[in-house]
Amino acid sequence: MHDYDDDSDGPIIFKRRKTTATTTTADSKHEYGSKMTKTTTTSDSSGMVPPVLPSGSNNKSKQFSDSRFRYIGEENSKLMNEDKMNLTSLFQLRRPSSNVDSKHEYDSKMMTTTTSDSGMVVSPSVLPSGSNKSKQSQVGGDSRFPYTVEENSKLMDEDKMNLTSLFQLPSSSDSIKQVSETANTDDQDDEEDNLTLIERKEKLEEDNLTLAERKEKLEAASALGRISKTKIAAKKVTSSSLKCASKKIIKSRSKSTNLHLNSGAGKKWTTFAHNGIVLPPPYKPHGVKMLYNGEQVELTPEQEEVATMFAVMKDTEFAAKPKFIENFMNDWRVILGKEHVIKKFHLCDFTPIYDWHQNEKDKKKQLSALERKALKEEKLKEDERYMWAFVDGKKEKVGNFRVEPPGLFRGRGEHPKMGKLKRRIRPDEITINIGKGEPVPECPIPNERWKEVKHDNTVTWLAFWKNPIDPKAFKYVFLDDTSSWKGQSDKDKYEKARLLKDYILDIRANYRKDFRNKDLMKQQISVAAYLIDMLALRAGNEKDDDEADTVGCCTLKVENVSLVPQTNKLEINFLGKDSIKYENTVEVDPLVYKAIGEFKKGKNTGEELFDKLDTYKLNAHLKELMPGLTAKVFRTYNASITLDKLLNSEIMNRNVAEKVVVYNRANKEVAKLCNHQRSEPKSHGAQMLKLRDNIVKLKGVLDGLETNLHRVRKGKAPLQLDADDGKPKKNFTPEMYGGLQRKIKLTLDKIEKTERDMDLKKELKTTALGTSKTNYLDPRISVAWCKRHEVPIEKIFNKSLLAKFAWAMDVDPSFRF
DNA sequence: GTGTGGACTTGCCTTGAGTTGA
DNA sequence: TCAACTCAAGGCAAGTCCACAC
Repeated sequence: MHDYDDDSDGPIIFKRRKTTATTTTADSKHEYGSKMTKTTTTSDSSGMVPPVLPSGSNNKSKQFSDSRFRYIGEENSKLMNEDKMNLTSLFQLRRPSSNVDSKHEYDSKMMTTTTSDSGMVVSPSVLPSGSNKSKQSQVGGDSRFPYTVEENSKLMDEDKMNLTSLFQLPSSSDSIKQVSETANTDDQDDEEDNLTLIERKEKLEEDNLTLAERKEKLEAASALGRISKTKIAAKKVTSSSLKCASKKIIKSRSKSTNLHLNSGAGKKWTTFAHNGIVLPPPYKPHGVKMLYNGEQVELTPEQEEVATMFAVMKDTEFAAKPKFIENFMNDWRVILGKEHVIKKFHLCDFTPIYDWHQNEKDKKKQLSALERKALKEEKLKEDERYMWAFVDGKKEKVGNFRVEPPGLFRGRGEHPKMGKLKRRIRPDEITINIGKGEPVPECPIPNERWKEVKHDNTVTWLAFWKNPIDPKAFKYVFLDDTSSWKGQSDKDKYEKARLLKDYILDIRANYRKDFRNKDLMKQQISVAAYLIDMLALRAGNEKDDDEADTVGCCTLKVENVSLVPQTNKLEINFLGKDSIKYENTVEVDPLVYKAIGEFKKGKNTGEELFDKLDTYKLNAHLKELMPGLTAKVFRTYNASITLDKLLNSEIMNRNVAEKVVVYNRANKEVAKLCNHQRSEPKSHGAQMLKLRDNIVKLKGVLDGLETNLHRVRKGKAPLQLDADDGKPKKNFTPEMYGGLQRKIKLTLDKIEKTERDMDLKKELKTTALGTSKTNYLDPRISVAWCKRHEVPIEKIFNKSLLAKFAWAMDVDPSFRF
């Protein structure tokens, strides 16, 4: 089977990514990929090696795979070319909605970032080795002591049960006492350090600055001529002094916080029981005949199943993408067989199946509430058995225990495999992991068996199978986010990010001194670390050619970063994870600007900017600076510290709704920093119109009320009917006056709230807040803030997040990241 | 030093349940 | 009551990073 280039008859010429030839050998006899035996991609590859036809097989899955290779090479090529010629007229390509209209959004973003992100140019006061813990990091110090797995497990269980009762404000005297105790501890720490108080204060301040504040600092520092001084100081930081500092900090931290730096390794459980997983139900043929060249065609259930997969996607953007259609047709033809009448896509009419599907959906919608409830309960009853696992005797919720049903692969962006058949997973492809001696879940399909049953207590998965789309990858069944394992892992992640706070000054000094390093690899590491720290970029692992063409920091291409002439600004533009566009113009350290210019020299479009670098080398370097430090820790650190800082403004005189707006705005800043985008909701325009209408109506009401108030003040009867009883008011009374005032106040509040909702909706049109809240923001920051400002935590966290972050609910109100 | 398998985390989108308003 | 709207949960794609083999 071939993949085809859009514009040529021949196979795709693969772009060079890795200089060495890569050989993939799948080991499962059931894998579609394994039928290819070996796929070799070399720098001069002219395409994929055609698959080697499998030898005869006799089980069902094998027959399925065998039949897929009836069309090979030229035959397929010819058919696809014919299809392609007809595609243009059939479909109009649309851009993914996430990218549509993004220009306007990004313009405003660029402006914001340009003026806020360049604070990194300022070198903070450089500290001698063995820097101390920050004062703020000590506040609420108790919450930083992780428990043993057993203790934590018990505690988290209790947390979940007492979620509401735990969320209580302690008395202010408690907080004061704690702060005072913390201050005493810091005084002792001060004596151990060689820093002056001013230097310590500066460090603390720098440490906790948001990117915007760093920018302000830069400006102030430039004015005072401090930059050169601090840069000179930065040079004095040597690698060895850093290592000493690291050792000292980690030693003191380990002693005082019992931090589980390697809690991810080793034995994870002693006993582990569960009921396995749920396989999708077998396909039920509907018998609706699609049309080919205007005629009804006969399809076997297997053929009909795949036709239906496409038909139900008729309304989606995928169904209009040539690559999607090409891949779908390639895989469907294999199932149709060489002799089947269906050959060309443009002659296929899936409408009858689509209509049938819509009808089924409508039928489902028309069910009564009672019928729906009954169905839901029935489903819950069936699922209940699989929803729970027992880890060391503790009942834990299982995450997604369902094996993915067959379907067409919906890759994101311009994924080369979009539209490929994601075939049904059989039990003999699934490995189960369960405690030794526990009853092994029965295979749900008679006469079939699991591929393997393991008792591996160093991992946390319940089951896994190979990804049918990418045989090098796997699909896992894990415990739910609310489980102790996930909770502990989350806590460890945030503790590591908080630890970075103690190292960040030294690390920044370290990478700055390497901006001019003669060793090109070291220089590239320093510039990459700077960008990751400053812009919260992802690491950027190498990718294969059969994945979407996206990049991260280490894989940035020459064309992704441009130098804005006569400035120290970089224009950065690339497709990141999930093919989300990253666009930013940002001022950088002049040395970084210069270094990037050097890295680009002599390279062509498509070549890597950091050619001496990969994520392994970068992370290896980072680990020398702080134990366990990797590129992604910077993202967590910068997201959390930004939220912490932005929430630290005085908002005591505001009501709860206004405080929530303050929180959402802070959350939004983090989402922008991390480039968390979403496609514009389909109903956004309508929603905005509606809110605008409401405001106009409310303002009309307000005018009327104010007129009446004015009349009543002068002793005249109100003009309009009173909405309360519908009767005209002939005489005014003092109560009427008070009532009007109350209504005016209420209307003003409503207008204010609607305007606020509108502003927020507009601001968040294409910004996704949920991702940062779920993955990057230490929940203790939010919980403590809620406690300090008497905001119900339910206003900030939904039910899922409350359960996921149960471990953070008892944090002290004085907690700061 | 490099590639790869493996185990996890991160992140956007779709679905469908719940809510609102006519 | 029902249609329209809203938003959380779940699904699953796509990242990161580590260990290990060569």
